[in-house]
Amino acid sequence: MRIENNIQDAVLQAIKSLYESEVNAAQVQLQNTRKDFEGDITLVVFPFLRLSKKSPEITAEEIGTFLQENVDLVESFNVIKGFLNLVIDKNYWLNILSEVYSDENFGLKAADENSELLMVEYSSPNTNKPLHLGHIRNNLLGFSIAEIAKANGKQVVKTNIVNDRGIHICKSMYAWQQWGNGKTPENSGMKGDHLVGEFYVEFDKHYKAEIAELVEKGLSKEEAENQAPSILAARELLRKWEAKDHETVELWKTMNNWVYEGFDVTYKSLGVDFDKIYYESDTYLVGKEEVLRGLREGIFYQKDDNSVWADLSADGLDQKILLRSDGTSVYMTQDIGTAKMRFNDYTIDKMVYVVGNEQNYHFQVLAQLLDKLGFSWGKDLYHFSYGMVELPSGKMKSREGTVVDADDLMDQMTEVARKMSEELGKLETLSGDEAEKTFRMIALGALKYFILKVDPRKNMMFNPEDSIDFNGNTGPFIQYTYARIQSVLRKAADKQIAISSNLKIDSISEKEKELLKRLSLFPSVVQEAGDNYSPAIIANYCYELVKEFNQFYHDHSILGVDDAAVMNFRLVIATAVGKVVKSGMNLLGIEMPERM
RNA sequence: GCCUCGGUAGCUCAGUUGGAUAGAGCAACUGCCUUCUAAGCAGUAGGUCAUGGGUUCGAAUCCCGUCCGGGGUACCA
Repeated sequence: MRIENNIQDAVLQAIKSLYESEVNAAQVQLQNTRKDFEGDITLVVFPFLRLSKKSPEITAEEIGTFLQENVDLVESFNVIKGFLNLVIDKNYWLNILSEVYSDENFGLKAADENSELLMVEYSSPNTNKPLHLGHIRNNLLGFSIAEIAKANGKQVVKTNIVNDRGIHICKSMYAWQQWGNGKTPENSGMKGDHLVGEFYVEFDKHYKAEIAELVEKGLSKEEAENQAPSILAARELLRKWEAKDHETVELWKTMNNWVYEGFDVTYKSLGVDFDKIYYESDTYLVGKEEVLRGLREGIFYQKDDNSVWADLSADGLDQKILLRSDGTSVYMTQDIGTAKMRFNDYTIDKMVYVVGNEQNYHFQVLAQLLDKLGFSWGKDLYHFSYGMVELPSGKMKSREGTVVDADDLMDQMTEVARKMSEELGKLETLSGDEAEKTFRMIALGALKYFILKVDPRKNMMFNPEDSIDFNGNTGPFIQYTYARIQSVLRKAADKQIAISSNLKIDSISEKEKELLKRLSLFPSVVQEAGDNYSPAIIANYCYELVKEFNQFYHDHSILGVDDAAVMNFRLVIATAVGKVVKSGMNLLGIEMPERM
């Protein structure tokens, strides 16, 4: 049982017996004792002063005495100002250590068929360009949130909605028709998504030039943007596509398949996966039907030009277009259809959309629209809104080619990891393949940790020059600590030292106790990360834990102590830390190397 | 204009439902490898928590104003 609960109950009793008052549990504020003071758990007594009508010191003294007498595990206490510091019996911490050591799934809850089902949508790429750093943040967050939800005992379905149709892909298609000269992944050796992306950039180049030319001739910017030949051609392709024009559809299929092959490689490198993939080309018609149903039922309205709109002004929002005047659908249309199909396919308790904060308004509107269309779950959808990744040069723009490409970045970081290993003279005993795998693991560990340690809601800065770090508060630092632990355990095994969960220790050092306390927090950290959809909480916990371990490792010899019981104790600590770190990092999708 | 999110050390970021002297890493400087992996450990230096008020035993945290920045704002996604 968690000791916090015991103490909380005891404090309630103390208040009752000492001051004849009732307080609710929320007023019992327990926190970890700051390192500068003696004690393990601290009670803040200020909230009780109005009941005791005594000074903070005396109140704390009285409650402390009560707790020491009534709670077995409270060994002693001290009072500093309004803070009551409790010293907990060391056996409590030792028991937790045994538990961590013995429980394969310490801190993790398993789902059963009755568990809440969470569907997490993430990635959701457009098929007109390769993935970049912004997508990496999305993918890592989505994957990690899903894993954390699983660890909290939820059933999870990871899903991806591929935005495979629309004006964006028509732009790449048109550019390829015009200037492609039959270029394919096969005949060019280029990765498919990169090839298609090249033509997206190409389109924009021509489009911009045409606009400039038209403006030169006296058109307004807006007129020029709507009359440039390229954009007219792309729109015509979109119209033909929706009309199922054979040639257009074939080109679309071909180019999308190039992209999918490319994406598969990137997803695999990133280590993310999906249980169910939806394609916008399948869902947009369902959405269209829903919109038309809404129109028939008077939920939406139509303008003279045939465009269909929703009036959300009564809900504090605005007018929203749902079908264009030419009958084609917009982004919102397909999102309605996708939502409907998903809820037909699964019994979803909670739908989570991992999408950037630039679309906050979109999801507010989507929730309202689904609600109006009669879907009871509409209002409950959760938009996991994360911040953008910025570069020192500013915002990334695919059209202008100012992006950090996902594939390139992973390759570059692998190179840095390789160079670093060579300089340090590490991994020389490993085979080429194993070393290569480890370089990759370290590179991905650095990248993933760098991104996931940051509060997801905030924008973050990525400087390609110096964000690639392997020392300090980084993924490789954590991996390194793990590898060190495994090294010690291997040596112990070589020496035929058996490790036992039976801990008989006379005293525990400060550093050891800190580690045990830190380990005991893991279950609540997992839960907090789940409640808040925050991988960053896991990341920061793991960092604190291994930092603590490295201090312990520095100050205490594990295999060099004479006392067998102490050696066993320290081996159990090392094993437990290794397990929890691996478990925590696994929730972030970061692998731990046995050696590095 | 309106809506919304943010501003913590030179840089990148933590900071639990308001709690003790605001913490890490990087960069700079100084120590520690014949001993379990130095991708490590220890130390020095670095702060008006954007700013002005307010709430209270107590505010980086809650409320109001101001300044600065990001995002959104009816036929892009």
